[in-house]
Amino acid sequence: MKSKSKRTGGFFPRVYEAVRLIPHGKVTTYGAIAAYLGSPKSSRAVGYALHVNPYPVEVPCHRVVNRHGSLSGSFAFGGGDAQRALLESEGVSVSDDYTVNLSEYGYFFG
DNA sequence: TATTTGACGATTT
DNA sequence: CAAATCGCCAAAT
Repeated sequence: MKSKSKRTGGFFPRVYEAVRLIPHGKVTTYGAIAAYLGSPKSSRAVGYALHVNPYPVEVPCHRVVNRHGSLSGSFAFGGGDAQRALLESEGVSVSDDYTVNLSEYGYFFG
């Protein structure tokens, strides 16, 4: 044990883990994940983590949207259209503008 | 070690 | 309301 006060755990794995905690039919925001990890300002890093998302099957990035509940436009699974289909498939109503109602489907880890 | 990039957030113009 | 700008963070090169 190297009792080093430095968390070498890694930021990305935590993001993937948090995203996996999102239940079906719900969505969360980058900022919520960042805050859950302990850094509410690392929302960019969270988005970057999902951008490089090496395991799209284990990390349902389609359940992660920006603070307005709107889709990011990009998607590691196929495209924005695919995301809307996936969310609706889980019971999430997506607007024509690729936006979801966070007041209805927003999940904030608690 | 420094530079670049990026699926964000909030504020200002 | 839309576009532009600043600020913040982490990883890759």
